[in-house]
Amino acid sequence: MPELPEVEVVRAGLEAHVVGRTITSAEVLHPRPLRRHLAGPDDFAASVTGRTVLSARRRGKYLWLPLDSGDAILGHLGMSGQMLVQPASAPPERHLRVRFGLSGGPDGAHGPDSAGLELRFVDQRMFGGLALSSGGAELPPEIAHIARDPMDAEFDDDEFVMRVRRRSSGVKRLLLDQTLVSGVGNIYADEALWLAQLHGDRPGNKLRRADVVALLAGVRTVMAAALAQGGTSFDALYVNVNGQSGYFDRSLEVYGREGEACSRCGSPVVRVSFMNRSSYFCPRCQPRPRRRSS
DNA sequence: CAGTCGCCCTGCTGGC
DNA sequence: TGCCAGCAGGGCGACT
Repeated sequence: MPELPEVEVVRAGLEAHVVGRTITSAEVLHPRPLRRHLAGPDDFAASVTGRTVLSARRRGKYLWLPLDSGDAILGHLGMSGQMLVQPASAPPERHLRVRFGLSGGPDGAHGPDSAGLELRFVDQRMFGGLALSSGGAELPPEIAHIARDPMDAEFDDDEFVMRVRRRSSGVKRLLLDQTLVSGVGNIYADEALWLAQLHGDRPGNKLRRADVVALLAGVRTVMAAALAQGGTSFDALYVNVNGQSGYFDRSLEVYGREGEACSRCGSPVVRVSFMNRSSYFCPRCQPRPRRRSS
């Protein structure tokens, strides 16, 4: 369930606790999360061992750790992935998939556990995964097609508006298209559409420019609120995002609220099936398009 | 090329 | 009580 704000919390945690350390060992406990590393788990482990982590970066929902070899560890949390920094002595998590031994670090010799820390990739459902991106320190070629996110200073608003207005797909589908804008998932898409008072089935090429601008503002509002809350949920050694940021439940206007009153007009929130998932919206504030594009 | 659909995974929940 | 269908869903391969 992690969307951009949750992934950003993980990135910040990695920056604080992993950057500057050297990987002394790597152990892959389940092959599935390494499926994108075609050379296999053993090659992955051998390639990262002995390398130092230079930084922690993110594009959309992808994370990568540039290494001093010029390569990078590329990761995606999928639905249920977590990155944990734990003492090596901590008992293995139930869904522990990959563990990295760490040494050194920003604390130098002062960190009490700096020689006994591990970075752990834990993922119950294994939609996520890790891979070594060859030469991918600056931007892994595997994710070159992923757009910037709307909180990125270099995100191009005008280009986004133009591209959306050239597409005939429903605007919710476009919001979830990571090549147009990254970091938006099913939950925040519904929330942003509610804020902009747009139905997700409205074709992009039938929207006014002002509609798309309002939608982009809605995305930023939702993400900023989630970032503000998620940013407080980690501080110590423990980097953990489990789909819970504190933002969930408390602040969602429509997602997961079928039958509850819309806070703006009082109409009951409606749930419909969408791409084998769910969409939630207010039928009065977000009226369906009059004619479906066909 | 744009658009759409189905699959990958595990665990929890609800209905019978 | 036990079993199974349904649901959660990001991203990508395959198809039209």
